[in-house]
Amino acid sequence: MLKRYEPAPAPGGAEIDLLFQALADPSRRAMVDRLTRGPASVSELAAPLSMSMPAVVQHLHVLQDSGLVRSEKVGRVRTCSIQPAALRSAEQWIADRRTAWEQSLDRLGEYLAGQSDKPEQGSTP
Amino acid sequence: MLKRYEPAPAPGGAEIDLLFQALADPSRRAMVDRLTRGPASVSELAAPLSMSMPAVVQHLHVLQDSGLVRSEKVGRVRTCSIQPAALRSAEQWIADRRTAWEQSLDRLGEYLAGQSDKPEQGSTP
DNA sequence: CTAATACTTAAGTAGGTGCTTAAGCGTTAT
DNA sequence: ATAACGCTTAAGCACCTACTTAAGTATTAG
Repeated sequence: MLKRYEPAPAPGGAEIDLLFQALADPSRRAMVDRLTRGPASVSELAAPLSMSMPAVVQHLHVLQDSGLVRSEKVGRVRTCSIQPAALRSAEQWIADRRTAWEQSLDRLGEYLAGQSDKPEQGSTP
Repeated sequence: MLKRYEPAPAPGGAEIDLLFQALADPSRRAMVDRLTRGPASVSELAAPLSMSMPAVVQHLHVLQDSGLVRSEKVGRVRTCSIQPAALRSAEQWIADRRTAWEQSLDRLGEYLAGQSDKPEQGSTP
């Protein structure tokens, strides 16, 4: 009998997990891309995607669960719009890591500067 | 006989696809997170992850294929480091969409301002 | 009314993802 | 040399994802 593995811990929370998982699919990114140009119906989102409507609806659910997209149904048409706060959350996660890396580079620079004229890898003083 | 679906078009290129797919996994994000604090060996990356080493190596391959991480083997130790340019690519993709959305909001605002003396949406005078 | 539109739900499937264990290989320590 | 270390590869399995088709539900048009 095989052991099952657990859902895995999510650094930054489960919300970030849903966000990046939503952005990981090309079709879903195309939908997000379209929605940055303004609200759209499900049919309008489906039009350029060469896939069936149910497939698009499933993608839409993923996007909604992630918080990237909201939608409201009026009459028989569902209108979708982007949720910029979610977009910014993902952006922020990456920015935080990038700046953390830059800071650790800074600390390395200070360390090397404090060490005096010890030669380093890559370039010589 | 069932029809197979195609790999799907990638808005922004296949590189972005690999990037977001790499970031979509919590374990992989944990590895990225660790690497922002400085270079690490494969064992060091594996230590906090409660999974076998081969699993970590597979994640590492995904990260390398995406361009997020580079590694070099010296002796029997492989040292991994983050590749900030890739991190910035992903960040930029999101930023581009967010600003596109903001600009379409601006255009809506100008349109409404030009249409009459109703300056904003959401609240009535 | 009926018919068309715009989704929506349900059920099923090929292929991909994320793990596992076991065995192998080059490098360093004793 | 022998053994330990650090990874690496291979094979296999459970689960998940991204689709499909078919049938169903409101809503609007004629």
